[in-house]
Amino acid sequence: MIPLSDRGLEFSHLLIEVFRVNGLLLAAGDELAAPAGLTSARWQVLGVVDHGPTTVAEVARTMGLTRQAVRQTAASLVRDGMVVLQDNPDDRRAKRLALTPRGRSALREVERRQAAWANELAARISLAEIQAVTGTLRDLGDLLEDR
Amino acid sequence: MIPLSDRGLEFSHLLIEVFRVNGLLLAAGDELAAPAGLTSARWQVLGVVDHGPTTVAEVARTMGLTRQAVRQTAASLVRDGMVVLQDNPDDRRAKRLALTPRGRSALREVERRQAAWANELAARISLAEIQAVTGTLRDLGDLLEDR
DNA sequence: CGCAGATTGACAAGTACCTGTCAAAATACG
DNA sequence: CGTATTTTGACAGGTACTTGTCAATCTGCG
Repeated sequence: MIPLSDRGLEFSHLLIEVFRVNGLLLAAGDELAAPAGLTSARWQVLGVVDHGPTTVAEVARTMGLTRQAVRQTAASLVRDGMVVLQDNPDDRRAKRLALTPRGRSALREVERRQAAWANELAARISLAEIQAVTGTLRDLGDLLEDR
Repeated sequence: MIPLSDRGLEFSHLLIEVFRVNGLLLAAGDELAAPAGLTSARWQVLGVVDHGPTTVAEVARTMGLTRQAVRQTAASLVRDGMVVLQDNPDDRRAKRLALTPRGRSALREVERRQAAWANELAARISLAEIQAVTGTLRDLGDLLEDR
């Protein structure tokens, strides 16, 4: 058995907290999005499309997901009339996703809720602490990305 | 539009890092588990069952998941001969999951890899930093749990 | 003891991701 | 110009979760 070093052990606690906070954040996001008829995934796609009509492949690259994942979410947004497909003169295969008025108002509603929620939570943790955690997590992420 | 406060904005960056690190950790876990014929989910279930034969409902409570999620993972472990179902004299409905020799050796293999991986990563971040991040994330998690 | 209520596993269906494969369309290049 | 390569959306199928429902069984209480 290879034993865990002190740091390794403390590191395991960090992992557990990351998983826990991630789960809680996802749940909070869904709660914020639900009253507008959205989920976290749908909200994120709408957020990207809000910057201008975009193809599925482009949205996927922006979000760091596969085309297939975005395709499914986009299809459900089209079904619900929050997004429409526009012909794309630049590429006959790839239609552009564009917000409908309904999609736009749903997005605005969630953004309003999200801003209030983030401000409220942020008020309870010091700026220095938030920045320190963000920095360390960024380093850890870079480390993980480098294998 | 409710504007994001400075802290609120910095907080948003923190969210993004949590999501990113979470995704990278999940990928790393799957990579660690794959050579042993496991996934992160299967590995976690085996880890709980390693403490002694347990019912699906008990494992679910331990892991903070639903019975249904654990049920599916457990079924796949049974299919692959890593776990067997034992009759439970205390409750005729709820059979106990128990490790087979094959399940045990797969678990040991992943645990060996995981310890080496955690030690290596932990060596690149100071103990103080790890503890600080863990503490802040724990606070944030508690805040989120209180709504 | 007997019954109401809680717990359990099974089943169905849904969300959010993934990989692999395919044909059509766009692009790069000799 | 034409062909090789890349990109794209669609489709199939898989993993890991969720909620809701059901009947069987266990438990607590009057």
